[in-house]
Order: sequence, then structure tokens, then C-alpha cells
Amino acid sequence: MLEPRRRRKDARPQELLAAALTLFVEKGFAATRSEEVAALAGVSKGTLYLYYPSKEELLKAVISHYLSDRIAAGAQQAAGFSGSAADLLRQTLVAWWQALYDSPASGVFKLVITEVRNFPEIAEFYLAQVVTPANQLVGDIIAQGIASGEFRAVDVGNAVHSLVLPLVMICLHRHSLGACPQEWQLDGHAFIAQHVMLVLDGLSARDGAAADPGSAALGLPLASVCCPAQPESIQTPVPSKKP
Amino acid sequence: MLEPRRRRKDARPQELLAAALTLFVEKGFAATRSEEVAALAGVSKGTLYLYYPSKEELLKAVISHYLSDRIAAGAQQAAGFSGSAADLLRQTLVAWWQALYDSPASGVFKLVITEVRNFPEIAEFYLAQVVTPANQLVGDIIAQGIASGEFRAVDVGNAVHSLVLPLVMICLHRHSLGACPQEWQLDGHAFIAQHVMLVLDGLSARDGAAADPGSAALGLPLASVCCPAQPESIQTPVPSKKP
DNA sequence: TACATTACTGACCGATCAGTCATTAATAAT
DNA sequence: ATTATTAATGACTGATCGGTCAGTAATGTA
Repeated sequence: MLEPRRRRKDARPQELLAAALTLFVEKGFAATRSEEVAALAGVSKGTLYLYYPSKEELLKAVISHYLSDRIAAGAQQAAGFSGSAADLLRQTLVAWWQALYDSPASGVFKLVITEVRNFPEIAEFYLAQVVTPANQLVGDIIAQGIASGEFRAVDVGNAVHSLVLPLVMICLHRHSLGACPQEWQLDGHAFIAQHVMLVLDGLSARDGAAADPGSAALGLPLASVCCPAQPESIQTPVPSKKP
Repeated sequence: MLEPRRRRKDARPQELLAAALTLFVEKGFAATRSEEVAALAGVSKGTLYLYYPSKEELLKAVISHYLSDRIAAGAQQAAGFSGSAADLLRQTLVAWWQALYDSPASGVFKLVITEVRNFPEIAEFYLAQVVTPANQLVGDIIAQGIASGEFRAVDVGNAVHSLVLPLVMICLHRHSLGACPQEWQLDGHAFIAQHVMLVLDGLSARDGAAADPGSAALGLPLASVCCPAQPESIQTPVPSKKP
């Protein structure tokens, strides 16, 4: 019952990346054997090394590939919406993150978090390709909302993180505890929607209650972070040779 | 300059656990060689296997040890506070999590998240020893606040997660991107304090603004989760033999 | 049909590493 | 001091795995 050999030069890289993503996210980079990746992609180990020069380059290609995909999708999504700043944020974030949550690409977060200390180039890449653009996108909308008086005058960078960090957390959860059968299940969609709602509620310049807008220490719904900008360093596929 | 041999049967397990925690969190379980752990603890590889029968048992012992420590500390801390439900939550969570954030034990979260799929026993243990008790502790306070009319009538389990999940996220960050020199730095203390403030603000039964308390879909500041209870399965140290 | 090209294979090699155990030496007992 | 006990060592082993390359077969070309 041996499948006859097939020559499919174009489809291999994609399939190898998908297989690698699945296994790296599930078992971790070091614990995944390159032959497993090849087998899951339906080829032999030799073929894997025909397309990617080393296991480490394969890892970088996986991260690079799936991040670029999702960044593009997010920016495109944001452009399609309109309305108040709150509506814009709600629509952009909820749509983007729910799509991300349901795609295999959500595993990249776990991959980055677990491997970034072993492969420092990944940090630079992730910062430049994800953190900075995402902060820009969300931050701009918030700044606009503040300027128009729709939001309280909070620190923009902090507000961005209040919105976004928990969304990263549930992507992580889906690929760790959430993937363990009959364990701590969590409805990611509901969480995303309701968390965004909550923070936007906190952001809104409602007049009635708690906050005295002068104080920087009370009633301000925000995290605190800074974020520099960094150059790129990981390239896409690269069917080269020799590590 | 060779240190003379020292016989310190009592101190070894502690020191081996600390060394293992450091390296497992930094490099990951699979990428850490058992000899490195031994060396960091100042002993030879043979000695490591004198106290823990296998690398995997060492991992379980690390998680078990540092989790028990922190759970105890947290419960104790909670007992020492009093006041309104909001004050109680603020004091408990902020004090407990800031202490955790500054201790090496914060690395256990990364360890659990990265290794739970490779070693399913860890899931059961973590659920029983951390998720369930923490939900109980925080959930009880929230329920009390709702009963007294201090909080809106939100779903308790969901509110717990809204409060706690982001705090886990910053512990993760500290041991991944946050540990990369000159990368995305984040002030964990400020984040914890301000995040708790924000969610408590959302929880409070203020009368003025947005929410119509009847609606389950608007203005409710919450995540959504359920959490069963699970039996224990990982034991502490165990100087046995043979895997 | 014969030949050329090249995607693909899998046996193989060398390095690495978890775990062992015969030996050594620090401490306790007498 | 002498002996007994046992904590600690590190050279060794068997298995595993990243990476290679000589060979195979699928496809294109004439």
C-alpha cells in the first residue's frame, strides 16, 4: 500500500511549514524530531532538508510565515471598518482576534514565548513584525478617540496593552491547558468579545461615576508598557544549503 | 582550586530544584541537559540521580514544589486582609501577585504552559492545586461583594478570569520576551496594580452610566470559563529509583 | 523509446545525552 | 585509630537524532 512517489516542488514548503507549526506548538521545538515533521508532511527526512537547511531555519520560517500572514489580515480588516473609535476597536479587535484564535496561526504565540530565549533573533523579528505594528494600529484608534473626547485621557500605550495582552493569553491557553482533554475549558470567543467590551467600558468618558479625570492614579483603566522599534532579521523560506 | 567534596544530604534537593527551575524556565525542559542542572546546583550528574530518579520526575518535583509554596503564601495573605470586597480583592491580588512576580516561582507558569501537553499529569496537578483553589479564593470574595450589593450581578467564574488571566500573562512575559535584553520591557508591578483597578472599576455597581443591569450582553466585565475539580497525581520529591 | 533532469528517498554517520555503577572519600560509630 | 556507613563522583554505555549523500524514480524532452 505504498503511495507512489510524487514530485510536488511547489506544495512542499507550505506543507512542511504547516506540519512543523503543528508539532512545534504541540511538543515544543527541542522535543520534536525533524523526521516527525517530514512524516506529517508526507515526505522523507531528506526532503525536509532539501527545502530548509536546518531545523532552526525551519523554526524561523514557520514563525515568519504565519506572522506575516496574520499581520496582513489584521491591517486589512481594520481598514474595512468605520464608526466611533469604540466601534472601530470593537470590530477590528473582535474580528481579527476571533479569526486568529480559530486558525492554526494562533499557535505562533506559544512558539514565540517558549523559544524566544533560545533564539534571540526571534525576539527582534516578533517585535518588529507584530508588537510594533499592532501597537501602532490599535494605538492610533485610541488616540483618535481621546482627541475627539470619546475616551478619557489615558496613556495610549498602556491602554493598548490592557486591550491586547489578555487576547494573547487565550491563544496561549488554547494550545496548552486548553488542548488537554477534559481539562480547564475556556470559550475563547466569548472571552474576547466580553473582555474588549469591558475595557472599552472603562475607557469611555462617562461623566457619572468614580473617576476624577485629573488624577493619574485612580479610575484609570490601563496597563503600562513602553515599546521601542526594532529592525527585521528573519527571512522567508530560503531553499539554501549548509548550516 | 577544586572545592573539596561536601556531604549535604538535606540541602541538595532544594538546590537541585532551584537549579532545575532556572534552567527549565530559561531553556525549556527538553533543551536542558541534566548535567547542566547538576552543575548549577554544584554537584555531579550522578548526585542528581541520587535524589530524583529521572529527569521527568525532577520536572514534576519542581512544579509541585514551587506551586505548593505559592498557594500556601496566597491563602495566608488573603486571610490577613479585611474591608470591602473591592479592598479585599485589591489587597489580596496585588500583594500576592506582586510577590509572585518577583519570585523565581513565577517561572512555573511558563513551565506548565510549555510542558503540559508533553506530560499530562501536570495538567491534573495544576488544575487541582492552582486553578481550583485560586478560583475558589477569588470567587468567594466576588460572590460576597455581589451579595452585599457592592458589585454588579456578574457571573462569578467569568469575573475571576477577567481578574486573574492577565496576571498570569505578565508572569509569562517576564520569562520570555521580557527576559530578552533591550526588548519589549513591561513594568509588571504597575500593570498588576492598574489592571486590578480597572476590572474592579468595571465590577462596581455604579449607577450613573452605561449598563442596564438586566442585559446579560452589555456592560458586563467578564471572561467566561468553567472549571471542574480534579484529583491530585504528582507527589513531592520521592528519592526512589528506576524509571 | 531513449535520454536528461531533478525531486525525492532512506541507510548511514557522528555527536549528544539520559541514566548507570564501580570507585572514592567524607562523616559517624566504636 | 580503626572500621562502617553512605554521600558523592565521573567514566562509561546504549539509544536517539540532526544532518548527509549516493542512489532511485518521476517527469520532461526529442
